[in-house]
Parts: sequence; C-alpha cells; structure tokens
Amino acid sequence: MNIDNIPEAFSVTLRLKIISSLVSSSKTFNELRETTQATQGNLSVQLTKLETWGYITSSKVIEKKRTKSTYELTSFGLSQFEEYVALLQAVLDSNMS
Amino acid sequence: MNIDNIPEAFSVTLRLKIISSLVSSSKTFNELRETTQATQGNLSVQLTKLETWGYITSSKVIEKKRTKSTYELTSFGLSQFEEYVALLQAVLDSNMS
DNA sequence: CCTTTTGGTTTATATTATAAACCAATTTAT
DNA sequence: ATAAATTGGTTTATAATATAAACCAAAAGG
Repeated sequence: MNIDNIPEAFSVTLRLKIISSLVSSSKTFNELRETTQATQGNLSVQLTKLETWGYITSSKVIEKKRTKSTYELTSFGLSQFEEYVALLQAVLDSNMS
Repeated sequence: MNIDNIPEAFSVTLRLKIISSLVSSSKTFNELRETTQATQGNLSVQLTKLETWGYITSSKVIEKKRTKSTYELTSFGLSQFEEYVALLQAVLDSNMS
C-alpha cells in the first residue's frame, strides 16, 4: 500500500467507523447501528462492500427464531487498517526537518 | 476531532495526496500535477476545496510574465492531519488486549 | 387477524469526484 | 504578422457512489 493506492475502504466515514468499531470486537447489525448512528440501508450497503472486499466476514445465526447477523473484522481488514495508519504516519514522520 | 466528525479533507484520495505532498514543502500547480498524477481540472477543484476549508493557502506570482500558483499547507492543515492520524492510531492502540 | 417490531435488502435520489471542454495569455514557428 | 502550440489554469457536464426512503418477510403482541 502506498499513497497512490489507498483502498476505498477508508475513504468513507461510515466505513471507517465500522472498521474502527470492529477492531475491538465483533458486533451485530444493531450494535453497529447504535455505534455508527447510520441508517439501516446505508449500514447494510457499506457492510456488503466491506465484506465483498474481504475486510469483514458476517455470520447469520438464528436466535429466538430470528436471524441475527454478526460482523467481524478479518485479519486482512485489520492489517490493511494498520498499513493505512502506518502509511500516513510515515508521511508525517518524513517531514522531521 | 473524533471518529464521528472526520473532516472531508481526508476522504478523497486526491485530497490526501495533495496534503501528503505539501507536508514536506510547498509546491506549484504543476509540481502537484506531477506528484499526484491528477488531471488539471480535478486538481484545481480539490485545491479550491482545501483552500476554502483552510487546509492550504495559495499565492499567485508572476514569473516570466506567466502566473504561477504556489500551494502551501497551513498550520491548521498540518495539525488536522496529525490529529487524524493520531485518532486512527488510538483506535488501533485501544485494541491492545 | 391486525398492528407493531425485528432484522434487514432494494431502489431511488442527492451528492460529489472526475474528466472533458474551454479560456486567456504567451511563446514559437512560418 | 499571424497561425499554431504551450502554459496555467477554471468551468461545466457526466459518471460514480453515498445516503435515505421505501420495501419485505417473519415473528410477536394485542
């Protein structure tokens, strides 16, 4: 990763919030809704994108006869996030004059 | 700054490239065009936005009877960039389990 | 059963990033 | 002289995409 190919995952605030929220632990759809304050539709769309890109995985579980989706950051997603932050930090560090 | 109000300045790759490029030194329009590989129109639009938001300043100088614009990162722009990176780093650090 | 709630997805709209077209001034070529 | 090309951009049209509104199915409550 370099400044010329920053992944799309980090360019939308909601996606960044989702990723940030999942760093500490997996979350359900509604937990993410609370922490991100996003609408359901928007959340659904962005989760689908992050999953398509391999940043998160989801698993549907039937709980009390209702589906409950849980979202988890993949190791790829975490490492991309770490790389992204390291890249920006390096830009700042290179300025040390 | 927190995860709920990430400035728009950082959500577009070209804007992030411009800011990154200006961290080390001021640059002219065409120097930015080379380092960012952007089209003139796109570069112009994003520079105007960054200037409107106070991230950069521009100065037009007449050199060999031609205008030459130079763009410089403001101290506000730099500190916002630093805050942004620190914020993301804090998210990662908070995961230390 | 009829309404409400849960747990989402699909689709339409609004925003905005990008590229194409344009413009004025200057230089170079004829 | 003046036509063509270059410099240094801005304006505008279009393409992409983020967001919100509408929708849907299944279950629970009244």
